[in-house]
Amino acid sequence: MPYGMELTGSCETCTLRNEGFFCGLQQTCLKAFDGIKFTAGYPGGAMLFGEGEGARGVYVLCKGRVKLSMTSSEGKTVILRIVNAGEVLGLHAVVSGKPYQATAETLEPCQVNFVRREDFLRFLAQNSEASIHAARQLSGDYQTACDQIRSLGLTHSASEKLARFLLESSARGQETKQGIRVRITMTHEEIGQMIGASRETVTRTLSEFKNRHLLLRNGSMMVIQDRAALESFAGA
Amino acid sequence: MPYGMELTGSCETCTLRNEGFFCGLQQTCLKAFDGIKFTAGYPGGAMLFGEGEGARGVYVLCKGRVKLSMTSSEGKTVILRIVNAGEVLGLHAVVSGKPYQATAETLEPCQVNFVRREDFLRFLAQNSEASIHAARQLSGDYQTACDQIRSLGLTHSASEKLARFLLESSARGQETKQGIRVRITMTHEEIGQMIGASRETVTRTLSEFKNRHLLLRNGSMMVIQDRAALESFAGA
DNA sequence: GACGAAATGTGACCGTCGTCACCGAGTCGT
DNA sequence: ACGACTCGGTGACGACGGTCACATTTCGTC
Repeated sequence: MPYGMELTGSCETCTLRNEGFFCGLQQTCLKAFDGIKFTAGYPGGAMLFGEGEGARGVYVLCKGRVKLSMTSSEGKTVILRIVNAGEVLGLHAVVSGKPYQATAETLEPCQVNFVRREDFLRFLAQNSEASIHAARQLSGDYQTACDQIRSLGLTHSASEKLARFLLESSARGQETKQGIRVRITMTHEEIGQMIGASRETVTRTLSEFKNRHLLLRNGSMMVIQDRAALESFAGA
Repeated sequence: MPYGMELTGSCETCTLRNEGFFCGLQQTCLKAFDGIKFTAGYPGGAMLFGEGEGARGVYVLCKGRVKLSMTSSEGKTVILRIVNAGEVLGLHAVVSGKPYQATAETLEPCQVNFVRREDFLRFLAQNSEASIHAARQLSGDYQTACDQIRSLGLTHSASEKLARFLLESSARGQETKQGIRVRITMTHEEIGQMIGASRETVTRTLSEFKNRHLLLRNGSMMVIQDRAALESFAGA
């Protein structure tokens, strides 16, 4: 079994299905999708597509997480977002016919449904339900992009940006009596690439937060002790 | 005649029509659109919708230009983009059901077709052609947003960002023997808000470019003399 | 458990650009 | 023509954070 997981062949009988996008399609629509998709498994660290490549098709992420990033000619990198299972990758490029804007790289073993561009466009044209789902996905991506523009463009200090990032991450955490527990699987380097700061600044600012008793850390676990204080750091 | 222009009542017979989005729909589709839209004229400086407001509906821009911006609680502003005739505003909010992400403000007298959210969603569901157009518009918006993220996140120097901005603007200009002539209708303040720099920095950097004979200016006209040098400023 | 690689922590330095302060030029309205 | 605006231009200053350099810890692999 490659990459330690079994591939699910048909979307109709798939147990991975979650809401939020193509998985939620009706039977007939799902059947049509089943007919044009190619299911594949990838190891962690694999590149699904690279920035600037011509749009081959869309990648529907069934399982795993994928990093979407852009790189400058000098080697600097911005992480657009971490894509979770249930989302579609490469939709913009396929719809607009332009090259992929970003590079997609798996963070862990992933199951992916690939659909070729022509097949996908035909599918959209024939299934208005799918078109709406596509629009919804695009809309969500745009919202995320806007949030990032806001973060990059409207903040002065690195602490502000980091506080924002932590608060957003905390949505995935769980409440405990000490505070909100979240597992942060990203390195300081990667966090820096998300918020537009250097690795050292992330390290320093995190230490500062720890010293002020805003959070606790051991390993990749983080406990947000004082959410209110963090929010005031994030800007009124 | 309000705001010095005559409103065009029907999309079917509209002479403003240009390609790139809803205008390019087929007759039947266009007719359906005609049935649910409300045409209105706005003066310059009018606010179509504000950041954070619940999504009432979409605004199709027939004529004129609109500024899309986001503002922080401290009063700092980022301009997302300048929207030209033929594009749709508020699509993301309507599709996703979330509040408007940005504020839309007319820069000059505009003609706008408004469609209420429920009507528009029904229209999309019943016209797969329209859904595709919507997806295309969303896709374009996303691309623009990504470009801005790249500009804000991957550049160190203000000159780099400004050079990028000028090169993009030059696409709208015309070739002359002295160079590329473009009319820049934005103030330095606004340019700063687009590229993430202060007004003073924009002024200073423009002067620097002028001193280095990269460009000439008188009033709002700008002549890019040395495109190659500007490109090297914009990063390899 | 041992080793190398990657990730983290921390100090010092210094450039860029934001901020403040002010002035001149152009524009608008009455 | 006059004041009141906005816009543009310029100097001085200082903070923030990027960069370099190195120590230390953690992690994965053999």
